[in-house]
Amino acid sequence: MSDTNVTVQVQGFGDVTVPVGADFVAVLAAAGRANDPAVLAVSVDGVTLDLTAAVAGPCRASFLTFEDEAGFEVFRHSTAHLLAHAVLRLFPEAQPTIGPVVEEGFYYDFAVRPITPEDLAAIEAEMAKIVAENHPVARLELSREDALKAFAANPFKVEMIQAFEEGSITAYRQGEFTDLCRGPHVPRTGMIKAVKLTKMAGAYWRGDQNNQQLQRIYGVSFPDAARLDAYLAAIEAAKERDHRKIGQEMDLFSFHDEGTGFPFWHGKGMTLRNTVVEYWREVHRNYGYNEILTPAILNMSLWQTSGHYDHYRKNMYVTTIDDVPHAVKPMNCPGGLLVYKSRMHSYKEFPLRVAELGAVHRHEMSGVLHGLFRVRSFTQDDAHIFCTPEQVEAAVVETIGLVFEMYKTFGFTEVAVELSTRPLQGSIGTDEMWQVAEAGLAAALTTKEIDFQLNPGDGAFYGPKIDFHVKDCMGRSWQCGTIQVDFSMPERFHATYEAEDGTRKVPVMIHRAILGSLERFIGILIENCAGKFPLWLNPTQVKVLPVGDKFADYAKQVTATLTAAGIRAEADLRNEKLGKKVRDAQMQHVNYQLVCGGREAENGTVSVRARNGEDLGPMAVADLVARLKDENARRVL
RNA sequence: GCUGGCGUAGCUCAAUCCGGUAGAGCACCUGAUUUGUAAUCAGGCGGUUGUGGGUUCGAUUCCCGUCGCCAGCUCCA
Repeated sequence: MSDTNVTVQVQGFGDVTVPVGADFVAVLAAAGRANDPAVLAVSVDGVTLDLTAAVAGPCRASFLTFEDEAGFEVFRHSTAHLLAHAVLRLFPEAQPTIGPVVEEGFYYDFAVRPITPEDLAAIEAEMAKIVAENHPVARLELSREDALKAFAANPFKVEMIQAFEEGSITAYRQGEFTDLCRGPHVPRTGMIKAVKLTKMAGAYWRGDQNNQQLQRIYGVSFPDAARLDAYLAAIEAAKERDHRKIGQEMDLFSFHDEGTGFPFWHGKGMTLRNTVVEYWREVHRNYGYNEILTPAILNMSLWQTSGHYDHYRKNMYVTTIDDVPHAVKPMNCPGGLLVYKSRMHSYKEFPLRVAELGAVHRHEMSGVLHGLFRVRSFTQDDAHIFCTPEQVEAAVVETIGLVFEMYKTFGFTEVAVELSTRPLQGSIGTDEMWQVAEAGLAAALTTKEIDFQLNPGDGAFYGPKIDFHVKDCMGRSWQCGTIQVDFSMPERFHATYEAEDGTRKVPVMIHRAILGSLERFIGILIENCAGKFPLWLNPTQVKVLPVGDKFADYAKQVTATLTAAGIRAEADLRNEKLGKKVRDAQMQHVNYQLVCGGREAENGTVSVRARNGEDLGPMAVADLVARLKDENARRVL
C-alpha cells in the first residue's frame, strides 16, 4: 500500500482502498454501492459522519441506513433542517432556535408569530418543494468570529455559539438556507421522501418558563410513503385504545366539569376496580400484610411534623375545621405513623407490614391532567414496612418478589428497574444513613439478580428508592411501583420500638407501592388490552343472547345460574335479531356470548361464541360454569 | 400555570368561513316483525349551541371574559 492510498474496512463488504483525501461517497462506490439511495451517513470507528466527510486514515466504516438508529437520527435531524428551511421561506422574519430528534420524530422551535394549522399545510408543501429541488447538503466549519457574524441576527444562535468551543463550530448549508448544526446530515434534501408535520405547540427557550415562548413544530419523516402511512395507521390504532375513549364506551368512569381531574367511577368501572383490589388483598394477605385505613383530612400540625407543609404545601388542599387549619392528605404515611404510634412496638413484630389503599388528593397543575393517568384524586396501593436497619435488605428482597408476582398476574412481564440515589441538594439525613440505605437497595437487587439502571441524585429527599416501570404491549413504559427507604419520617414522629437490648430505638420505614395509583394502573390495563379484558378482569364476562322473545325465560334462567356461580353475566332481552346482539356484545368486548334458542332450551345447553369469533358449540350450562370458574380462578390472561 | 386548538342532543358529527332563532346517524321510547352468530323496518322523544357579557333589528356564527376538554411545554446547534 502506498502513501497515497488508504484502506477502509467496510462492514459487510471487506477492505476497500481509496486515495488519501477521498470521501466516503467514494468508499461507498468502491464497495460496489455507488449512489445507493438508502445510505444516509457513515459510522467511522463508531462515530457518525457525513458521507461527504474525507477519509482521514485507515479505519473501519459501516454505512448507515434508516434501519440503523444512528442513520435514523441523521434522517430525522435532516428533516428538522428541511422544516426550518421551509419555515424561513414562508416566514423570513422567523428565528430558528433548536431542532432535535425526539422519540416521536423531531421538532424545531422558532421565534415567530403563532403558527396555525393552515400554516402547517403550507410549510409541508414548501418542504416537498425543497425535497424536489434536491439540494446538496454541505458542511461548513466556522471560527467563532465567523459564526457570530453569520448568525448575528439570531440571538438564540448567538447565545449557543458563545457556549461552544472554538474549533468545534459547524454549520450546514442546503440551497439558500444555512443552519448552525453539529451534523451529520443526509447528503441531499431529495432523500427525504415522506414527511408529516404532526402537531404544533408552545415551548420555552431552553425549556424554562421564564424564557421567551417559542413556536414548536413537530413532525415525522420516512424514506418512503409506505412507512409514513404505516406510522399514521399505528397512531390511529393507538387512539382507538385510548382509555378515555374506552372508559366512556364501556361505561367504566367519567369526568365532569364540577370536579376537574376527579374521576367518577361507574358500576362497571367499580367492578373492574374491585376485582383488582380483591386480587391485591389476596396477595397482601399471603405476604403477611395487615390493612389499615386513615382519614382523608387531618390537622395541619401533622403535615408540619411530616415536612409536607414545607416541601409539598403548594400541592395540598387546605381547609379549616372549627377555625383550625387542616389539609386533605396528599400521602398516607403520616396517618400510618399515627397508627404505628398508637401502641408500643417490639422488634419481635418486625418487619411490620402495614398496607393502606389510601385515597389521596393532590393539586396538580390543570395542564397536566390526563384521563386516569394524571388526576387530582387517586388511590395508592400504599404500604409501610417498619423494620430494623438490618432487616431492610431482606424486606426489600421480599417486596421485589411481590412486585414481580403482581405484575405477572396482570400480564406485564417486561419490567425495567431503576435505583435512584441521594439528591445533591435538599436531602435530609446523615451520610451514613444514605450509604446504608443505598447499599441495602442495591444488595437486594443483586440478590434478586435484577438488572437495573442507576439514577444518581434522583432519590426522594428523605431516602433512596427503587422504581419499577412496566412495558405494555405497545412497547410503552409506565412507572408504577416504587420502594423507598426512609430513616427520617419515623424520627420526625418520634416513632420507636423496643429492641432486643431493652432500649428504645427508631425503626426504619420502607414506603412502597406496586400498582402505584389504582386509577392510573387501570388506565394502563385498559390501554394494554384495548378494552378486551381477560375474563377475570372483565366487568361483563358473559352475555346471554336469546334468539327470540320466546326464549327470554330460558335466557334469564341461564343468567341467574351463572350469576349465582359468581360469573358476571347479563342477558340481552331486547327485541333485536341475533346478529345485532352479537355485534353489540362484540363491541362491548364481552368474553363469551351464549346463544339460547329452541335447541338449547330443550337440552339445557347454550351455544358458546368466544370473543375471537370462535364457535365453541353447544355446552351444558353446568359444564360452562365449571369452565368459566376455572378460567376466572386461574386468572387466565 | 403557559401557548395553541376545540366546546352544537346521552354519544359521533353537520350547519359557523360570508350573522337570519339548529340537522343527521347511533343510543333511548313506541309499534310492526319473532328473529340462529358483527347493524330488521317505521314513527317518536331529545338542544335556552359550556357559561357570562358586548356588537347588532337579529348571534351557534363576530368581539371580550370565564369554565372545561385536547395537544405540547424533559430530549439541547
